[in-house]
Amino acid sequence: MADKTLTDYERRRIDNIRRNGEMMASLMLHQKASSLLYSRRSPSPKPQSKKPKLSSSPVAIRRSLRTQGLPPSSSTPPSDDSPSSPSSSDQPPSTPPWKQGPLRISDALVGDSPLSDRDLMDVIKSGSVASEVDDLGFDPMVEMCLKPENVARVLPERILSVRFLPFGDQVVVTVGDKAGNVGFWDVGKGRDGVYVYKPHASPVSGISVHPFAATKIFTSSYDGFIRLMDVEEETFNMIYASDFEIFSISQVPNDHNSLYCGEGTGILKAWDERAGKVSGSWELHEDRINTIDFNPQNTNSIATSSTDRTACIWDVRSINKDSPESLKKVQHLRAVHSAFFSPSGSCLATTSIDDKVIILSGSDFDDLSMILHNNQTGRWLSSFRAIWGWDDSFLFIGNMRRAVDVISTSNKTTISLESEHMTSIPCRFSAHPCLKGTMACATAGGKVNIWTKISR
DNA sequence: CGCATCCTTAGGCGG
DNA sequence: CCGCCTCCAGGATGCG
Repeated sequence: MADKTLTDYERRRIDNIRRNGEMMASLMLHQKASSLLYSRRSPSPKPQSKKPKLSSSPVAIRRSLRTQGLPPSSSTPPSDDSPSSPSSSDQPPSTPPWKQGPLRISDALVGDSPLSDRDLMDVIKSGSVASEVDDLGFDPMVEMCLKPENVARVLPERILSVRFLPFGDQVVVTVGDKAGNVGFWDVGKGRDGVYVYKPHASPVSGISVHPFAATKIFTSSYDGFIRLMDVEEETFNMIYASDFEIFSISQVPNDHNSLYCGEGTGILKAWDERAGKVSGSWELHEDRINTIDFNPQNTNSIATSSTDRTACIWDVRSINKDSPESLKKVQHLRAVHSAFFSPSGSCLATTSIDDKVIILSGSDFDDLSMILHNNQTGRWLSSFRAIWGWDDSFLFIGNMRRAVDVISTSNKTTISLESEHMTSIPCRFSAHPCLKGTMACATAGGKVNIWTKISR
């Protein structure tokens, strides 16, 4: 009633200020326990005003919480958050999980998940980490289908990130949504296999699973934090805090201790987890970095895509700090939402809302080919990103007609996979790292569809 | 040029 | 079942 007298902007601004205040207060509480030094930008005078440029913002001193070696038992949350209280009123509950630094997995579990997530923990701990996929040819058009039991609403909000755990023997997918929720779906258990946690306050921009240890799952968020969900330690700890939104995350293949993220207006940061500090920082783009991808064949080579309309390939060993120069630059006409290396590492596929998918191939990525594709997702859908299948021959990308488009890289044709069970537009995709033919696509309504290989 | 403002869009949910 | 709400993406336009 009363807020009818306020404009949307005013309402949102008041809300932002209140949230920021609560955030500050709760972090101060934890400071004494964790010695986290933390400086957040003050609320902007106008909520719509752009995020501060690097130069105008105070530098925050950051400290890894995980390196403090906090035992799970010593990081007990405030005692007043008895799980029995339904807290159905709109009174703010005391210190919600996503405001806490160190955090136990069980404390981040969201109400409508199963009573215990013990089953999920056991599944993740017992899953056997993958072997390589075979190199036999595969035709998604004739070998993939969507079964009705492989569709579920996993999260309440728009999904931004989706990733399979790298198990060869069971299918578990993890997704992150706009509200900061991280969901797991143990697909074989049907809808009973859905678990939801809320470790973040803002959209979950990326999920990265350790390639040889599926019990370590990193999540990045617009809230400026990277968290590590460690199933062995049963913690969901904050390992990196930025003053800026984190838009992308990627782990260095074969390196347990190195993590890259894209934050703020075009900054690429390298995080050394063992040392608990930033080991590199480069201003690579003029706008947000939407994806970071390592070349599987040469892990010194990374590709970034940016809203500044370019995608670039860099050699991480030799980026000039003052004037970074890319090895390769793809110029689009609009924001670029992804740039991914093919499984062999010899091609790069970029996707832009200029309605083009560009493929670089050949020695030194000198050959460029282009496929026209409708990427006008608008405001309510996550932007489309063409991902590679299990070899260099095709790409998956969403289609606004509620279909999965399969782009053949050899003849540049597009064919649509459709299913009566896919009732909304698939936006974000993940190809299973070791099960050929198993592919997840996630939607703006929080649904996940798992396409699988037709069994014969 | 830097800004403010407006427009587009799909899907869940409530009445 | 229709109409309302979402609301920080990103571009276009138009202003000073």
